[in-house]
Amino acid sequence: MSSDVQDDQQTEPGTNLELVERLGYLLKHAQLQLFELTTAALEPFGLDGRQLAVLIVLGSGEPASQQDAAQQLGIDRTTMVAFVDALERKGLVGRRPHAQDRRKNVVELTETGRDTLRRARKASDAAEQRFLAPLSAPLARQLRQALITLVTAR
Amino acid sequence: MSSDVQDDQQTEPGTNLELVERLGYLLKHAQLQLFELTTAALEPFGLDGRQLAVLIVLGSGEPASQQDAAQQLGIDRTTMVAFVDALERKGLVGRRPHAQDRRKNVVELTETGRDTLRRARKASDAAEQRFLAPLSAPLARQLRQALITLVTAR
DNA sequence: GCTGATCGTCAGCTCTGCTGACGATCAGCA
DNA sequence: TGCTGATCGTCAGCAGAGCTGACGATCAGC
Repeated sequence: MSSDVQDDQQTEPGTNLELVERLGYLLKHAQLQLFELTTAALEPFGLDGRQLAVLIVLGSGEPASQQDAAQQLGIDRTTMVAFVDALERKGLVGRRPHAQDRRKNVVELTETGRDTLRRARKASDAAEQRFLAPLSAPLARQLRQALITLVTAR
Repeated sequence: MSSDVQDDQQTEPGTNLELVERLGYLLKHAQLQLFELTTAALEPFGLDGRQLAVLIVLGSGEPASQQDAAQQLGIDRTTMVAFVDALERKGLVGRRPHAQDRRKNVVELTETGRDTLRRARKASDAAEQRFLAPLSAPLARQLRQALITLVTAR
């Protein structure tokens, strides 16, 4: 995505009063803005936000199979294949067969992967901070908490 | 966090503590959940959330050209063509050439369009309420306000 | 040692939206 | 008036994300 958003045409947030209060519009455009900030912040690491999310899952807790990780991310196992392929190509993760169940691949972070994860997460956190900058610290905290409540409620 | 594994399909938003606190994940899954509720609520009208958004823009203020409306929605004029096509096919909007500038199409709601808009918006509002149900009314209001601040800040 | 289920993989599809090009039209300028 | 460049709507084609369905390899139960 080219971030050359200067002044002109599409992707202009437009200021329709009615539209701008709809949750769907708000969530979509909030996500879009955060996505741009995050993408820029992660660019030096050759990652995007989704790849970072995969790294986070793989780097937390014990080693997981591809399907385990996919489930945690809410994506499909066929999608996970491409993610692991990409991260493996970058030398950030490695596949090895599961000792007890050889149908499974255990995916683990490499040394480089662990280091990249640490630094990329830092950069991504900073991007979140910039995104939340228009809000006071307490309001930002409330926003995150409200979203957690909604997402984990179902 | 006590939801254990009782799923039967993929796309289960697993409960990775670290991941679940990231804004990107939260916004994505919040949007996803609202999208499902909204889609179900609008299904009786043969609309989806994006088409409703187009109707809202077209129904507010004076008649707009396709490009005007697209700009307000933050989408591209080539994308708008398909939206107007679909809505026109359903008899909800009509195109007519602009009187002063015949390069433009003025897109207006039909009588049916206005009626459908009113009822669909009501259904969509109800879906938003259901989505926000896990939050207290003041918290829900704060959430919406915080998102408005973020989205309109830039 | 069979049978059926599970995991990773791949091909192919859908959905959404964009880019690039085109004709029609407008505005400016001589 | 005629020419030139920009703008609007349209269409074809492309790209990214993710899914479905099928396949071989492997496992678990009988």
